[in-house]
Amino acid sequence: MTSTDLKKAGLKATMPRLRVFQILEENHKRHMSAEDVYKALIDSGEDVGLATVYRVLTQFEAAGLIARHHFGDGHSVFELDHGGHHDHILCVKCGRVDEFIDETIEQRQREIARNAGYEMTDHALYIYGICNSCRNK
Amino acid sequence: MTSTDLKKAGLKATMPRLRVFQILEENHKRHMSAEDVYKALIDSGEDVGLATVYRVLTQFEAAGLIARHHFGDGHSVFELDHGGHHDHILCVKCGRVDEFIDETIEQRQREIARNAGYEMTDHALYIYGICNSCRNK
DNA sequence: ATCAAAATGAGAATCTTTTTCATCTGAGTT
DNA sequence: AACTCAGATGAAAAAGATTCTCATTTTGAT
Ligand SMILES: [Mn+2]
Ligand SMILES: [Mn+2]
Ligand SMILES: [Zn+2]
Ligand SMILES: [Zn+2]
Repeated sequence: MTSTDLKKAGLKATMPRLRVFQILEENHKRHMSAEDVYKALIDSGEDVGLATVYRVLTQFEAAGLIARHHFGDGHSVFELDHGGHHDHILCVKCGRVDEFIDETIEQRQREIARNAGYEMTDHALYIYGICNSCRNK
Repeated sequence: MTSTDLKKAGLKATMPRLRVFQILEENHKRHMSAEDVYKALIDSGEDVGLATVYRVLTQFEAAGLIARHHFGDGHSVFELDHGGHHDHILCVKCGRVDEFIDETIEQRQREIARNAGYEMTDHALYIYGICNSCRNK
């Protein structure tokens, strides 16, 4: 992420924007909440406001730089849009998150949308379960 | 829904519980938020607290009487568990909601969970798009 | 009718996210 | 390098959904 990339997205290259993007790149966690990003920023000695983190994440999402997900625990999580679309499988015990993409499902979804008269814009699929390690203890 | 049904679920047969269930049965909207249910109750002349509506809906969910969904606009919606599991397709313009069930997808999900080492407990699939009538105007 | 346990209503509290607003900064212009 | 100002920021307040607290009421069994 460079100043030029931000300008391309119509955003000024400001310190908070560069740093938020860096934090996501550093991959502390693959999926980070706004609070996670904020804390990482503070820990790194940066002086940003939480409101700015929310604003910047929303702008990055609008610009297609990151994806937002709702894992079901009441807050949004974000991840760099590396590798494009995929879905998630979550452990309800330990919070572990795995990713997958299934072309059969992707295609059926398109068909279902078409049959229902919709022009599909997006979709979200979450599988919840108990992961291997949680099951064996 | 009778007092007996509630007792079977380990819940005392109270007025708020009976009335909340009735509201859902009356099918004002197929998918109602806690606030929706609360307003319907007030309109019907009942004197209940919003906190009680939230409590009762959560208890009904735990008892398997109703299902809770997260359509993505920041609040939970509930529906009677008639007909069992199904998924949803939503219009991002007008809020219209359609329902569907696809055995191919259901089966692929089970396989994905198994391959990832998870014992699946639940899943949620939301397709977002623009409905026919919103597209033609 | 009596009584303990469970449930309720009102309002406070919590949690996440957004808004407001005075101040500051990025990046063209002189 | 100084000048300008639209756009960006931080702090705090506000908003919106949901949960918690607690004094009071109701239920269901005796
Ligand atoms: Mn992911
Ligand atoms: Mn439904
Ligand atoms: Zn686990
Ligand atoms: Zn529509």
